Amino acid sequence: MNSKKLAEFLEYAASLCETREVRLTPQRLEVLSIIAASGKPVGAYEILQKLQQERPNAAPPTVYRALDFLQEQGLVHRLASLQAYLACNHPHDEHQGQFLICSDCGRVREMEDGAIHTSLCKAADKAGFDMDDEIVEILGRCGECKRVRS
Amino acid sequence: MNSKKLAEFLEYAASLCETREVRLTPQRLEVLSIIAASGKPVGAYEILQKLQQERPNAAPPTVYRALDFLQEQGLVHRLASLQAYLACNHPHDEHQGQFLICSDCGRVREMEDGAIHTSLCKAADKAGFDMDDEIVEILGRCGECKRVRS
DNA sequence: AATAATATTGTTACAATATAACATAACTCT
DNA sequence: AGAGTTATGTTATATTGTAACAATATTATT
Ligand SMILES: [Zn+2]
Ligand SMILES: [Zn+2]
Ligand SMILES: [Zn+2]
Ligand SMILES: [Zn+2]
Repeated sequence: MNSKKLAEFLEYAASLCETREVRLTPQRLEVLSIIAASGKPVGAYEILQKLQQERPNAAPPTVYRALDFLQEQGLVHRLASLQAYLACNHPHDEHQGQFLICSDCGRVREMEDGAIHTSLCKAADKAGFDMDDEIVEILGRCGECKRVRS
Repeated sequence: MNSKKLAEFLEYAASLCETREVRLTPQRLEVLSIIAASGKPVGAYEILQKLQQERPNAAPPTVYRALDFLQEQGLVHRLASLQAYLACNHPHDEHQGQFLICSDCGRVREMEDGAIHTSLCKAADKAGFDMDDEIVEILGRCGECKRVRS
C-alpha cells in the first residue's frame, strides 16, 4: 500500500470507528498502520517488533489485544493458514472475505465473491448446518508469479 | 467412529498404502488410529499424550512426522482454524475436503462439494490465479446442536 | 551374505504463536 | 469528585511446531 492509500485507509478506519462509537486508540491505530503499510500478511511478532520501535515496552498482549479489536471492527483479517494478519481492502461491514494467497511472492488478494458465498450457504444448508463464519483461503500462484516462472 | 468402522478404516488405509507402496508403519498406524478413534479433531499434543501411553518415549517430532505422512496420503486433514487433525471420511485420493465445524459440540463433517470447488476455481481463474490448494472451513452449529439449543 | 543407499525413528533443544492473571491507568458518566 | 467501565502495563506461561544430528531399520546392489 502506498502512503497516499495508506493515509486514506487510516482516515476511513478512524471515521468508521467514530461512527460506531468505538475507540481507535493511538496504539490500535499504530498496529493497524503497521499491518496496512506492509501490504502483505504479517505475523503478530513481526508487528510487535515494529511496534516496539515506537513503544519499547510493547508486549505480546499489546499486539493481540489490538488485533482482537481490529478484527472485531472488520479492519483486519486473520489468515488461518498463515497465522498472520492482513488489512481489509474494503472494510465496509462485518464480513470474512475470501483470500488468494500466492505461495511464491506471499501477496494476498482479498475477494468477496458472491458465488462462493452462495455455494457455501447451500452446502451448509443441505447438511442442516447453521453457518456463522466462513474461512476460504486459496493457495497457489498469482498472475505475476505465473508469468515470471513460465 | 465405532470400533467396527474404525477397524474397517484402518484396514482400508493399510491396503491403500500397500497399493501405493508406502509404509504405514506401526507408529504411523497408531497415530492414525488415535485420530480416527476420537472421531473429532485432535491437537498434536493430545495425540502425543495418547501415543505416550503405548510408547513412553514418543516426542513431538514422532507425532508431527506421522502427521506429515498421513496428510500426504490423504488419510488425515489438518483444520487450519483449529490447529487440529481429523481422519478423512472418504480417503480415496489426493483431495482437501471442505469442513463444517460445530462450535458447540466440536464435531466436524467433511464434505466434497462440487459446487463449492467450482465456484473457487472460477473465482481464482477470474483473478488470473493458479490454484493449488483450497481451504474451506465453515464454522457454526450442526443440526443436532441447533435442535438442542432452540 | 556383505555393502551401500535410503527411509524411519530417537533425542535434545528450541522457535513461533498465543493466552492467563493481575496491577495500573485512562476514560465516561453521574 | 466518585463509581463503573474500558484500555493498557507487566510478568509469566501455555500451546503449537521445527531444527539438527545421532541411531536404527529397511531396501537395493553387488
Ligand atoms: Zn475484508
Ligand atoms: Zn505471486
Ligand atoms: Zn478427506
Ligand atoms: Zn454440534
